[in-house]
Amino acid sequence: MADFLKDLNEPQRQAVLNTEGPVMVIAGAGSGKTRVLTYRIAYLLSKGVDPFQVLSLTFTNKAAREMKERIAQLVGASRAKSLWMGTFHSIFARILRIESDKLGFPSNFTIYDTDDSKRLIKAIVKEQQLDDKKYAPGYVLSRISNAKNNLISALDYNEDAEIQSYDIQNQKPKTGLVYSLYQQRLRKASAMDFDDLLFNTNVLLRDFPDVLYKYQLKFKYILVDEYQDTNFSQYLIVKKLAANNENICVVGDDAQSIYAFRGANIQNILNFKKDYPDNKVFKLEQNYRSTKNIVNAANSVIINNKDQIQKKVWTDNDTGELIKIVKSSSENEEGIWVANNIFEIRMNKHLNNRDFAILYRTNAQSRSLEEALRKINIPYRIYGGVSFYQRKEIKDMLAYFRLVINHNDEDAFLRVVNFPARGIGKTSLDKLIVCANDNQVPLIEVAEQPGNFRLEVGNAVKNRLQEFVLMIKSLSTQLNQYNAYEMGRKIATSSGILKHYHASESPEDMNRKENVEELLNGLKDFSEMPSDVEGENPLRTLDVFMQDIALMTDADLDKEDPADSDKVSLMTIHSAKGLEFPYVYMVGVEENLFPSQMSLNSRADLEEERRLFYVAVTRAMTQLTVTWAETRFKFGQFNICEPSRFIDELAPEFVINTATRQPIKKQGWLKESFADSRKSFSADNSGSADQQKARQQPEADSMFQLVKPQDLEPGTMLQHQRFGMGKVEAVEGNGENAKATVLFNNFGKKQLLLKFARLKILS
DNA sequence: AAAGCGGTACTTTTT
DNA sequence: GTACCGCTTT
Repeated sequence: MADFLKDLNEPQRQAVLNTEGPVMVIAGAGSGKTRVLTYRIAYLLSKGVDPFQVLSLTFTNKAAREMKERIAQLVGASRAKSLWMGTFHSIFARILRIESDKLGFPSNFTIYDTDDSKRLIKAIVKEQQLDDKKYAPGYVLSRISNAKNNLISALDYNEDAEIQSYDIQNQKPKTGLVYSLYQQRLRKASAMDFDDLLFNTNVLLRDFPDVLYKYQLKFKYILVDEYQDTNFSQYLIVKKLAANNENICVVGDDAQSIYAFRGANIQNILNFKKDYPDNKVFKLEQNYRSTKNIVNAANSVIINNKDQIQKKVWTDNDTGELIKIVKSSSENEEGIWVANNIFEIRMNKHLNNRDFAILYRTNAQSRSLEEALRKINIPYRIYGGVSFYQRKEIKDMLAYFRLVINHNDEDAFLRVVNFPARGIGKTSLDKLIVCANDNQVPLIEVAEQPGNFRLEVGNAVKNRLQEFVLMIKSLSTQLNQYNAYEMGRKIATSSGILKHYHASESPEDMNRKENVEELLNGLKDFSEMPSDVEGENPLRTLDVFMQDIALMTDADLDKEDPADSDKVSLMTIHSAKGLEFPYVYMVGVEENLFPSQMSLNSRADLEEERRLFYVAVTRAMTQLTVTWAETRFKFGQFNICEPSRFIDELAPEFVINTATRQPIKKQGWLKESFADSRKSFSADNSGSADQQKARQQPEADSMFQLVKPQDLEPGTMLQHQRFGMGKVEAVEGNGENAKATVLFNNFGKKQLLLKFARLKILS
């Protein structure tokens, strides 16, 4: 133990050893913050503190996992495992599941991600017949989210005169109504959104003193990382839990607060001294990460912010190279320059791809960079962006999982009741929704017993609804008998999703099928992993898997094969927080992009952008390159750009300006290869099976014709223009509405309206 | 009922 | 440039 204390400088050592009472650590960028946190926890454990008495809150799951690993190296895996370490959201989701009955939720409540929340809001706005432009889901959700993060309930929201007049001024007077309805629907669906996890934890700790007391006793030591990014709701949870013994240690850097847009409050750092008069404050100011030039350049920018805690970040490292500022004529050229520069430096200095990172303000900027990297065969990996878990096919699978686990999950129900298509159309669903609302019962109940609720849809639709519910319920009964993987496979099969994608040959669907398989693989890994919670059922079931899936991001899925992990990293600056790379390229550093156009209205917003810039600069260890382009496609439209004001704020003595050469020869080469790739693309396409089929169609056309319902009976073999061979399963309706259910060999079950479908009867 | 087409609106950042 | 919506076609 004493050994590793040698690795620490004086303030670091103080921050580790002062385990009793309130401690705040102000940790400048690259000052060894993670080291302090891990050593502090290891030190606590070595003093005999039980790991399950330590609560350690981090900002991302990945950070938690990495820290756990490092602690495991110091104190052994088994003890590290029992630590309560994770994000606010995942830790308190876990506690809410334990205490859910007190709040009237089932313990398997569903967690809605942003996507789910927006869908729900959209549905409510539509039902209320509000203008969906005024009440854009994103806007309404951010209002609701803001309220929740400040512990303003729907009731409070509607009664607060100030809020009401704000919404009226903005011509959105019904925002409060949508908030109320949204909460009702979440409750009805046994679901919580991200903010509810924190809001409801506050309710739990406020209304159930015995519960509060229990956790106050349990968590003898509390640590909070990235304290500058906590919002009021999180702040209050921590304050309450720590109130009994005040062994609380918060670590943060006000200069790196970049999440005010989602409610983070720097004041939490500034107020710490008031909340805990006995506090000790340690400042970590020595940067071990970056060169002098990088540290000083970062400092020269951040001094332009008014709101900050005084500190002087310095380093003993080499002076290093100057910050390079590079001007390009367009975003494409910027991409090409960056790719080429990475290639050159990597070759000259014998480095790995993983030593390089490209950081940008918005996810949309990644494309030109990807293209350029691909062109010269530099492997890269994009972090963030459209997450695996947000892809349609994955969300569909997860919706099935959710519905099987929680029958009340209406969003999941609506999402999959007719996917894959089973002949339950929009009209029928609209009736179902109205009917369920009138009777105040969950959708699934009406679907199960349409007769009892006098649902006015055709008998065929009723049967299909019942069949669907039967499938879901029979899957539910098996939940505890099989592991997550077996269950996932069963669901993928029974639902028809596997078949649906299997039948299709379109490249998108092939890709989707692969993603579904990928998800099943993930389930397999999960099922085979031993449980990390003591005393839990050794069978790793699907509902356990689902418990924090909504809280996962791609970064958490990061189980890439280390053998081919030598890749350049591409990510937003936000997701680069906490990381470091020898060579960093900050691209698209232009006015209106960085700082973002949306931030220009207020000083506070602009200061946040500046902190973001500071974060980007301080990711670099050896060299930082800042690039901007004179023109950029925004919206698919040409835009003339100017360099960002932040470039001017970099003190000139740390900076060198260059421009990209006009690579005329390269442009010619580029165009050529672009044409080439197009040619090969279309050549590929014309050879595809689809196209060949299409070409054959005109001649075959005359053989297909409209048929009368009486020409068909169950068992009739027929051929359809697009779907090929199939067998009639049922014929129903007559005249205009006559339709047939046909099971096609390659396309699965389809409903054909005989008024339209051109068929050839074979038998 | 379902697929495919064309017009429209959207882009800040994330647990 | 794309994701989504509504309209049209089968």
